[in-house]
Amino acid sequence: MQEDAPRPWRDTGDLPDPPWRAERRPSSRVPLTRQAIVDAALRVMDSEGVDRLSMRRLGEELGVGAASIYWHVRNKDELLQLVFERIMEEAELPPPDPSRWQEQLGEFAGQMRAIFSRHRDAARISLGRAPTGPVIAVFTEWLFSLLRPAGIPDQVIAYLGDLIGLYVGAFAFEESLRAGSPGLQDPPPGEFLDMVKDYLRSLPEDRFPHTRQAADFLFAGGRDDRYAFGIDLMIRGLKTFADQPPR
Amino acid sequence: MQEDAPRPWRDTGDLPDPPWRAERRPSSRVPLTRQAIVDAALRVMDSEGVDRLSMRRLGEELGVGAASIYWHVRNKDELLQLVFERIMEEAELPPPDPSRWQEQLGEFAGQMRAIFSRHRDAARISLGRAPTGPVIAVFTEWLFSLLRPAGIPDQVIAYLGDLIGLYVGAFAFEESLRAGSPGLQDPPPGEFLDMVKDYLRSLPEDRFPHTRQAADFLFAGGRDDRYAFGIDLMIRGLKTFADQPPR
DNA sequence: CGTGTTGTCAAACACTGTTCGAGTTCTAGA
DNA sequence: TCTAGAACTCGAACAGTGTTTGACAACACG
Repeated sequence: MQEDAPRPWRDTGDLPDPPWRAERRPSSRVPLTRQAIVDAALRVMDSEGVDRLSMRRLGEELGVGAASIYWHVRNKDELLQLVFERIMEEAELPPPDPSRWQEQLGEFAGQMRAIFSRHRDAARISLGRAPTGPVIAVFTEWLFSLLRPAGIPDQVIAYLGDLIGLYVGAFAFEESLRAGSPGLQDPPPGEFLDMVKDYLRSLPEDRFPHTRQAADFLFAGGRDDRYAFGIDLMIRGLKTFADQPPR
Repeated sequence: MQEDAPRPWRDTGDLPDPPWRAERRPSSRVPLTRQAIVDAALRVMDSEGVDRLSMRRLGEELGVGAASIYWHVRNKDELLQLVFERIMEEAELPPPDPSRWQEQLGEFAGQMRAIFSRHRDAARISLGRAPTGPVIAVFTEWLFSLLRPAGIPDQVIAYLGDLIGLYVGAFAFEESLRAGSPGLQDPPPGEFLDMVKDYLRSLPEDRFPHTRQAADFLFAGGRDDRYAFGIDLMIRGLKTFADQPPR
């Protein structure tokens, strides 16, 4: 714990961009910059959804032709990567306190979830992506300084970072899929669930004794509970690593 | 039909048409059914990838116009749901043996992974989908009869089913994203990883002491190891539920 | 002044999922 | 056997998509 360094964890402003993502031309001031493009893209995505975020729509938002964007950005995928990293920067990591690693890990997961629900379709662009900019360095450092003193092996921490990202992203992805296509299933969601539940209860008792009884459990609990369960299960698993005899 | 009446000259029913006047629809073609459509879709998806599975391509595979498919299937999404359930049916569950629940759970996860790697892009259509047919009943029953005797609470089992599906799907999803877009990143994957690793090592030592040391761990291990880690972590977490005092 | 570099953009390309209306083939009933 | 309607097919069209190209303008520097 450094007491005199007030630098927040998320402040990455003075870190250099990695070489593979330097701006093609660091010109001084121009109306159209990567910064402005990413801003606009995020704006469109948050207000109209990622499905409506086309290069033409983005050009319109910027008062510019669609083709112009391609001078600043290699292709749409690179643009989405930039938007993704911008979003990840919103995470505010508290100073790591290893004695409270379980709570802090839970809070971190909660914060990730909050970010994804703040930006409606962020999850749709998150899967298969990992931050490659300064953000990944900050996250990694935070995770290691939280879990290493807790006695968790390095390799486990490393894998865990991936795993949490995957879980958080996938969970939010599913959510945004369901929300994003209203009226896709004919019956409204609740009614549909009831139909499935009835189906499960109507199964032959001799071959599906457990399922009939467990139908209620299957559909119990809200999204938040399910999310928390996944995180909790991971933390419980992690604890078994921490409790390991030293060495 | 009169069998003994002299056949009129114009009755050529049993003669084959000359090639220049062949029937537009050769009788050899299978009739268009949902079954056949799903088969063809899976065939195209496995051999050319889901990106190339367009309605036009599918029509071509079936020797049929794209529009015809819409008579049998509401839209592409419904078609993909059918393909997904077909794939899920490939899982073969061993008779549950609660005394070996940890191994069997691991084997189940392995089998899911095998299915997803057998069908290259299956994961791309799996997220946000759950089987709604008989498959879900079989899976549920298997899981409960495996874990209930092990002392794991019903609600935990119920959530776990979801969680495993999410994890397996998401993991395979990421994999197929990476494999599906070759040459999307300019440097080949390995080289790109090296660049990231170098970047992490070049960070200022005072602010990123752990990250610099842990760079190797971050990129160590293959996909299989990472997958197994996630499953292992879940099982470890589950065990803490099983070891719970009986009430 | 000329000569590049930086930046913009309309038009075009090759796609996509889906709809429509017209046309065909099949089938059951009178 | 004849016929009305259901079952089924399909070319053309629609409104989109990401991306490329080549022409054109603004600006910098020697």
